[in-house]
Amino acid sequence: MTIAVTPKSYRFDTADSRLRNYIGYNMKRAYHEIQMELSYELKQLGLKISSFAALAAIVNYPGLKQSSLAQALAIEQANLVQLLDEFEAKELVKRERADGDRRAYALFATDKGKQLYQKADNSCASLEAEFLTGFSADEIDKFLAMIQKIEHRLKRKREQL
Amino acid sequence: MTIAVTPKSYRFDTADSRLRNYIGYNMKRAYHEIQMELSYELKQLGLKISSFAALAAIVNYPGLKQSSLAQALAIEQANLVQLLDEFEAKELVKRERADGDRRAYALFATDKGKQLYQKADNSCASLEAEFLTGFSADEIDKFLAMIQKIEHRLKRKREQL
DNA sequence: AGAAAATAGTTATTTAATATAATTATTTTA
DNA sequence: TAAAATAATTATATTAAATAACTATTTTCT
Repeated sequence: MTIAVTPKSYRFDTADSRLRNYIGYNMKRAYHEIQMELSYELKQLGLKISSFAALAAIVNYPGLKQSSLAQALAIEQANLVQLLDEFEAKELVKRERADGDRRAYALFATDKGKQLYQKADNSCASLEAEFLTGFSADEIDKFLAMIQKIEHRLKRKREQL
Repeated sequence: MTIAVTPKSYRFDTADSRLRNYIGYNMKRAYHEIQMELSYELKQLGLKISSFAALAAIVNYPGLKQSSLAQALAIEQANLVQLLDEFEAKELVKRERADGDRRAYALFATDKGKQLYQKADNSCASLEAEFLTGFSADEIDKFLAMIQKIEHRLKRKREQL
């Protein structure tokens, strides 16, 4: 088992330098930075990262049911309810009875919801473009493939218990 | 501005497929899986991810002060206090008055603390080795360099405000 | 058909992580 | 030496995320 070491010019010798060998730790720290910046930008549109993710799914998958949405985003159904209540209050999304199953709701974004999504998605895309400046499409592809493979392996491991 | 698309055999068409183009979203999802698994393993040693990180820093940087520790881990000093109280109660770490500054404490891991750290670090390392199986040292290096660069850019951006 | 189990959504509650504000003691700055 | 800054602490607030219990409806099983 080898440990990858990457001495980079912009890294200092801080107390966490041992932890910096871990992908997991670096992921936590990097995601924290993304979160800070993206939260700030989405807040100006009245959204949080979690609500942006939900809105994106609803806009792109019209008729989606709440349970499918929760599963796709790996969040609890229960935590979706008030988020959707807020969306309805702001007239971004409407719940319609799903045909064929009177327990379920089908979710649809309103025009207002679609427009807000477009704005938020633009913010998101330009932030990504900003912090990815200088990386080639190939590097980005490799990075995405690797991170998705890691997620997939761990998910498999957890589910097979 | 190009958007990277990575159709992988283990990805399905779920409601978040639009979000999957974002590095940030994939990072969140992957880190969540790491968190679930690592939390479970560390719990058996009486540690959380945050306390493991603190212990690691204290073991590897004897004499570290609380404020430096908080800064290195990007957490609040205030949230460190009870964590250190617990460490002292379990006799994993001791606070000693720092010489030259009677406001500050220098932190030292006890033998018991060092041993626990070794165990926890082994868990951590073998989990990483497990989910990194099959990737070359070069791929891992590239991945780490890229994720650290992203973090660094965003940190710079945030600090310069 | 009818009972039992599972599912969709909701409500209320809890847990845990993280952030903020105010306080004391000490050190640094001007 | 007075004022400002720093180290640690305490208490509190905010937030995200998980859990449990409930109603209505649908599916499964014999």
